[in-house]
Amino acid sequence: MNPEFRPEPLAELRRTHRCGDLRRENSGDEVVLMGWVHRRRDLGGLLFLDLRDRQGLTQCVLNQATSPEAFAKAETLRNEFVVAVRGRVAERSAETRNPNLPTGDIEVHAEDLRILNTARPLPLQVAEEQNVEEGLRMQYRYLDLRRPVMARNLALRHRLAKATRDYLDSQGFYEVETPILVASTPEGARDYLVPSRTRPGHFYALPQSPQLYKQILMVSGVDRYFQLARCFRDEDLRADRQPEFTQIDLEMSFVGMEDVLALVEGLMGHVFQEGLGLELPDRFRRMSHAEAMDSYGSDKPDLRIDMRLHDVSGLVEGCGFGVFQAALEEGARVKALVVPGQAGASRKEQDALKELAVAAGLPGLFFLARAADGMKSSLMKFLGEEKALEICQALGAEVGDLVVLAAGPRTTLNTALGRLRLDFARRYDLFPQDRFEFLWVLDFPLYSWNSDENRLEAEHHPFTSPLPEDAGMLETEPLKVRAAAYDLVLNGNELASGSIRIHQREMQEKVLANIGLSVEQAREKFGFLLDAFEYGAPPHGGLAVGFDRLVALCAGETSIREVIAFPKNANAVDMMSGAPVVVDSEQLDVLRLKIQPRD
RNA sequence: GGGGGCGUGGCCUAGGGGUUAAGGGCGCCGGCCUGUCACGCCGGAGAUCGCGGGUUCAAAUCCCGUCGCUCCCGCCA
Repeated sequence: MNPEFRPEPLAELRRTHRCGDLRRENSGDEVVLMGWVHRRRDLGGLLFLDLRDRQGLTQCVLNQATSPEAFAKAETLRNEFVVAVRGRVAERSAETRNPNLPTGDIEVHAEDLRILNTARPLPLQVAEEQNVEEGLRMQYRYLDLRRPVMARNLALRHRLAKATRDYLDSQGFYEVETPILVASTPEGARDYLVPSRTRPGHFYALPQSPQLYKQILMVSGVDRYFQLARCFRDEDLRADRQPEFTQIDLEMSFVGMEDVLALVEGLMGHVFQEGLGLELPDRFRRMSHAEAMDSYGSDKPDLRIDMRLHDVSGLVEGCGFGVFQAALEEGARVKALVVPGQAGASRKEQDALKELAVAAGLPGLFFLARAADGMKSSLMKFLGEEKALEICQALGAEVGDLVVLAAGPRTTLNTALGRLRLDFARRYDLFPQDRFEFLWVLDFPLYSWNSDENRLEAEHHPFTSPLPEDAGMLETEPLKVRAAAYDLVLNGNELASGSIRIHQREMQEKVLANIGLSVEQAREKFGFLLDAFEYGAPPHGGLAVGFDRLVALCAGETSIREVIAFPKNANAVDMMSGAPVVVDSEQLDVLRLKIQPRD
């Protein structure tokens, strides 16, 4: 590099356009662009400079013959220097146009070049689409975010957030901020704790969601509330899970379930229209939780593929095959999946599928291939040609398809086959691209059984109202009570989750009692909410959308880290700042905290 | 808490007990080049193969441990 080089001041120079703006219509205009040196092509007396900012690239031309001073400076440029270019827009000749660039019809003939700042050689290259190790990307996130893909993701996130605010505003919602320092509550994920200085030994928690506050806002008469709310959960991470994440949190008064579903359908419609220019159906498909589990083996079915779980217990009953017989006698089921076009799967391929089945938690897997020259199966001697054909017909398996069968107790069989369904779809590349399949899953159970702690727990959360027609069973058969809860599923991802809430103290105490909270404990933990219910709480309900997931799905990214500016790594560490960090003992003293040595 | 994968110049990677093997691409440095757009051509610098230990006559390579990154299960109302 030029050791004697000093950056020049911006001074009076102001940019007139961004690097993605200029088109043929601008030909002849004098413009000033500012940005980063994306790439440089030095041909000798002629030098091309791709100038980049967050929204695009513009080719600038420096000609030694016409602008010797600017040219001389341009020869010292290196990747990611920050420069200002003043020059004239010129239409490119037909042979030199670049059809891959929105600005490819023009170029800027630079008359003046100002180097605003230099850059050291880069630890990761901004201009190359290389698979850089993620830890390095995170450490140098400011460079990573300059990459066009990341700039695009940030822009998309902004547009989706804006569309959300615009739509909810149009529907009469107030955006209200709720506290970040809140009280720890039982149930749910592990809380992040913040020690109190003024009350040593006491702690705030960071909110897992603004649930209680938004319900209180309904009691306050806010009527319709939303927030792009940051939420915190101290649990282990995944590709689609961060310790802090963002929800579109919303709540409405004087509504029933249909009102919330309709509102969210409208919201998604607007957001997809504004963000992606995509038209969504006015109404989303619906499915009961029971059907989702029985037919798709998941409470968040991916409907981009229509492979389904079929119960063939009735068809194989009495066929004499020991594994199936034994299962059916124990009250278990035999279910099947049709894998399209895989009738010819080799023995090796079948073994690979069996391995997937074992990984999914099944003891084994049986095959029935409907080949062009007849049925192929190790079960043929039990089933017989006729029965095998009957099964295929019942499942809609065509010639060329492969039927896989497995036996097991209902819920474990469903879950395992649900996983296999997705494994198969991935293996045979059955997922269509650019398809968005929304689905409402309804009629969730209010409670599920926690066998570790030997008690009921809330399937959704303990403020969810039971369906009125099931409320009578709260004391007698709580596991049969369905909740007024709804999940919005998009391509197999739980995108949003919500419910109509309880708004009466008596009902709330009853529901809490079932999960093992006494009236005293309930009062201690949620007393303010229970009290609020006694001062005129309106019926209300709402939901929360996983905003990071929404953006990731729209961006076609599989990890939400790609749509969060500064995410944490798998160990919840911010690789750029180093957080969490050790603090001075003085800081601990003020909080009256002491770190215990391990073990 | 458990399991899997990965770690080789600044970046992406090849190699997988020895015979001149640390090779390639990008980037970096120097030179040439007036229509390139992943410009091209010529030359150059840069790595004790994450760290520690072990096996061996010999370890980037095999083994154990450890650290880091990553994915999955548990967990995430």
